[in-house]
Amino acid sequence: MVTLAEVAQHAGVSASTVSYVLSGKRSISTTTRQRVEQSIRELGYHPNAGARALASSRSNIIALMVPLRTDMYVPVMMEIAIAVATTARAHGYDVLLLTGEEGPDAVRRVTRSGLADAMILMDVQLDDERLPLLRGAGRPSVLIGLPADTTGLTCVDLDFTATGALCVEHLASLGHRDVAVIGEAPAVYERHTGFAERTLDGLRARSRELGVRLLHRPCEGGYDAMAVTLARILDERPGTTGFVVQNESAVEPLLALLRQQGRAVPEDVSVVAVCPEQVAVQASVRLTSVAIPAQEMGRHAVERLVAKLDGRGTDDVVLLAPELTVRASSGPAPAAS
Amino acid sequence: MVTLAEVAQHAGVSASTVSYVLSGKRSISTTTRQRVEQSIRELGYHPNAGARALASSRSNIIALMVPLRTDMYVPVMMEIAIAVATTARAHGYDVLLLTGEEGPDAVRRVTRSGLADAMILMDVQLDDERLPLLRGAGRPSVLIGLPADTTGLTCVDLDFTATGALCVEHLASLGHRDVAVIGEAPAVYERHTGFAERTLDGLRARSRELGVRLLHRPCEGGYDAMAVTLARILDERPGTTGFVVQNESAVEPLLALLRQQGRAVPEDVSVVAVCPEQVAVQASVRLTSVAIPAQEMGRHAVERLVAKLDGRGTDDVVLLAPELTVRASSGPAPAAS
DNA sequence: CTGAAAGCGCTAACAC
DNA sequence: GTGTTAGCGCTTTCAG
Repeated sequence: MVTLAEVAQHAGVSASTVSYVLSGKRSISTTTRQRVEQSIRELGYHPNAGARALASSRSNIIALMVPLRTDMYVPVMMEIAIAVATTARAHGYDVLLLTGEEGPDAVRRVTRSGLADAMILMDVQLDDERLPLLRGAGRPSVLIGLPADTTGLTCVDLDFTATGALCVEHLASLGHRDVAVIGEAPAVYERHTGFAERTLDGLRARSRELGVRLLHRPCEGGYDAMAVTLARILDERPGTTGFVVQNESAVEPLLALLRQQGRAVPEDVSVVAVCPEQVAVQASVRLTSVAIPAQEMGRHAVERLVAKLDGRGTDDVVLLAPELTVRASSGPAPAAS
Repeated sequence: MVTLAEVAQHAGVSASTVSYVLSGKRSISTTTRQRVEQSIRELGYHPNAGARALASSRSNIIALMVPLRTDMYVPVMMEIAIAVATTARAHGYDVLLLTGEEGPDAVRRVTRSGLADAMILMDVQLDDERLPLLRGAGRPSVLIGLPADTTGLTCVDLDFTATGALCVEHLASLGHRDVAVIGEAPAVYERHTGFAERTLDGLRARSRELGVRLLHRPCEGGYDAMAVTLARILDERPGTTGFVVQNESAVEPLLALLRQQGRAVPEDVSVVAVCPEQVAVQASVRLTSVAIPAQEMGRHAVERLVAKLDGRGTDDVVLLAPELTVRASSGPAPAAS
């Protein structure tokens, strides 16, 4: 194993000089720097992570806690995770992958042991048991998601309330007056993950303002569940011409069922989805949708964290503005029959 | 921050005693152990990761390198990653998440810096540029996937050759004589990721033995691509009654198109998929399938790695035996017309 | 069964 | 602009 001391010797300088060349924390003459860099390259030197962490009390590691449970849409989580890892590397940090399994203990373990300098939490519950620990951890953290009480916390999330509003606005502007919301699985609401409720809030408030009748039904994914849900909706509100879907695994079943019933999209009914771009584009009907900006969320989270670690940055909530892209699944409401 | 020294003082013993209580590397009297454990709990002590790594030259971290690219089926990767993280924790290891972005450099960086004790690589190419580095790294590693040359490497993967064979066997036993294979996107074959080719090898060899006519067509995901591919297949081999699909994003489009053309599944045509259980179960027709055992692969990989780190364990290739589950998408071939 | 003490490789004062 | 050196908190001989 190549050590800093060996590099120093090879370059004919002292250990501290090598250290400072690496950190740039004091000015080094060009010639010295080049000799040192040359030695580093020749010897294939990489600073020892443990020693560095011990001496500087900074591990240059960011912990990312992902939910163990996979009833959230997995590709989104993965996309966020990859964006986090990539952005972190760009700032000189590595990423430690923690699953929700350990629960709050993981927070304690990681912060107390100095394994990570900071953490990012995904899938935050409204009343998350990890939050008190974070506030008292003495280490920066960023939540992806929005808990009920955000005091002392930094959060990044899509503005789901605005997202809901945007969806009805779009449908209303096309003349739809009866809109049904295909929600997440009941379990998601029971967990109080927040985002589902917030979308609903946005949908409801805007519907009221615009005079749209709104019907909300949670829905497990899959064909069978969707069939039941759709039947109930059309039974209760036969005049429904607009659908808002916030459950990726219900999207394709819904489209198939509508087709099967002879309801053309978008001629007879319009569908707006809240989902990742990829899902919207690959669906059997290209979907008008509000994208879930997974990459952006991951990137944002890391950047705020790095800012905090550098002593800049503040505690606050960043809600990314939703963007609705019109595709082939939405159109003017059919003339009332 | 609570240190080992503080624990020692609190318990009225020496630092080394505390250390040995923690590691169990020498016998401690029950009373001493209990006093120490009590102090640890009272003070909320967690050993400093950096110091421990420095002193023991073991970080207790396993690096997991996931592909940056996401044209592989993402949920499978995520499932593997989570299984890796969970299993690793059960053995006292944490997981460092590396993306393919850095490429071979990441291998060098992580091993040379002692950041991780070992690595797991996903999405291995047949001729992967990271392999030479791994062989000379002096640190254990496990590949999930199978490169061309496995000497000096440990690999875990599904036995895709056997998987291919199993699929034709099933269809042949039901009387199907003309089978079409909907393959992965052309890019996957061009990258030589191995698994796609191996499935094909298995399919071909077994088809020959069983007198099944096989037609293979790569296919991008999505409805449009699938429509084109299906048309070509049926044009070329109108008598096709069996389909093997190895591209999750082609599954649903295929089913929809067959339905649309009035070909009933499984009465007119049978479909066998190579895909995660979840996809098979949630499809519009419950699919007869060979599952991709993501969890098992992740768990296996970690366990082999831990064995190596403990000085047990050898270099070898573990191919998990495929299991075909019969569901609603396959049935007897229709009588020849 | 327990203690004392020498590092592990690096950072960051403190000197010059 | 560079060198010297005292730790960082832990593991692990070496003693007893």
